[in-house]
Amino acid sequence: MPSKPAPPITIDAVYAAPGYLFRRMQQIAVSIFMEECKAFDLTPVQYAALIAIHTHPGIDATRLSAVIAFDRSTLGSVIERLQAKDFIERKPAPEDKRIKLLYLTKSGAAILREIIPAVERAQARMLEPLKPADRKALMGLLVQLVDLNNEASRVPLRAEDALEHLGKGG
Amino acid sequence: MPSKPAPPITIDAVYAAPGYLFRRMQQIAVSIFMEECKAFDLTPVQYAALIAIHTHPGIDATRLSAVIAFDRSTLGSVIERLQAKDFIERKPAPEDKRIKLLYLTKSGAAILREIIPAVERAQARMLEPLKPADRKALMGLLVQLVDLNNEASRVPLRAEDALEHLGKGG
DNA sequence: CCTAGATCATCAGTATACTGTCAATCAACA
DNA sequence: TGTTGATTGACAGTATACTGATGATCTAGG
Repeated sequence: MPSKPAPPITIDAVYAAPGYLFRRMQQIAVSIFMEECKAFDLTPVQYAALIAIHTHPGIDATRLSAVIAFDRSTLGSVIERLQAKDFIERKPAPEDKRIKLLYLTKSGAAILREIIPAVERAQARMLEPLKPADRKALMGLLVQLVDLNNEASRVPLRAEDALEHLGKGG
Repeated sequence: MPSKPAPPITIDAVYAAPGYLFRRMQQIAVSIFMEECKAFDLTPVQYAALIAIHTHPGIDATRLSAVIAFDRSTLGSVIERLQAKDFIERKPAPEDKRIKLLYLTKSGAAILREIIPAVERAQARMLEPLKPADRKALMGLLVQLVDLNNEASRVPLRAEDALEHLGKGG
C-alpha cells in the first residue's frame, strides 16, 4: 500500500482547500449583500444585530454577541454605529448598573421591514448559480457543519443565552 | 395558488441564511487554522500569499492579489508583515520602475515546508464532523459555487494573470 | 459588612477587507 | 515628441474580527 504522497506546494492546492473556499465564498456573499442593500446603508453584521434585537428586545451586548456568534469586542463598535444611525437605543438596566439594554427605535424597526426584500434577493443570488437541488444539499451540509463545529470557534453560538434576561429565576 | 408568505423577521431566519452560514464557517475555519498553526506565526492570508509567491517567484503585488483573489489594498500590509518577518523580499523591477517583484527568502521557503502538515491538519479538521461522502459533496458544490460567482466579488480570481510577468510577448 | 471571584462594558493593539484617491511611471498614439 | 490613458504602489478612511487588559459592578461567602 503506497503512503499518501506529500501534498505539492502550489497555489492550486490552495484553490481546493476548504479554508480558502470558505473565505472566498464569504467575500462573495458580503459583496452581493452590499450590492443589493446599498440603498439602506446596512452591513450584514449590522443587519443581523438588528434582527436579533428585534427578536430579543432588551437584550444586552454580551448576550447579543452569543446569540449571533459575533465577537464581543467588535460588537461594541457595531452597536455604536447602529446607535449613531438612530436604529437602536441603549437604556441602562435599573437593577444592574453594568448593563445597557438594547432596543430598536422606530427608524430601526422601519428599516428592518424595508430591507427584508433586498436581503432575500441577496441570499437568493448567492446560491443562484447552483441547481435548486444542489442549493438544498449545500445548505443542508453547511447547517450541519457549522453546528457540529460550533465549539471550534472562539465565539460559539449560544442562541439560548437570549432567554436569560427575561427572568433569572428560570 | 397562494403567494409566498412574507418571511418572518426573526433570528432563526438568519441562522438558516447562506450569508450567515458562510460567515460563520469562515470564522470557524480561521479559528481552526490559527490553532493548528500557532507555532508558526502565520495567518491564513499570509500563508496563501507565501504559497502564491512560491508558485510564481518574481510576481508583483497587483498580480498576486489577482492570483489569490485578495484585496489589493489589504495585500500591501500583508506584504509588509511578511517582509518584516523576513519571509519574503522585494526587488525593484529593472525594466519598470513602478513594480516591485516578490521573492521568498530562505526563511520563507523553510517555514512553508514546515507548516504544510499543520495546514493539512487544519483543513481536515474543518470538514471532520461530516461523513467522508458529505465532505466530498460539500467541497464539490463549493468549488462550483465559488467559480460561478467569481465575478460577483469585487476582487475576482484571475489565476492566469500570474503568467503575464514571465513574458509580455506571450 | 467586606472581600474574592464573576460579569459587563470599554479600550488598546493587530490583522483582514473594501472604497476611493494620489503621484509616479509606463505605453500608445497623434 | 508631447500628451492621454492605463498601471502600480501607497495611503486615508471605514468596518469586521480577535486577543488581552482594565475598571465598574454584582454576587457569594465568610
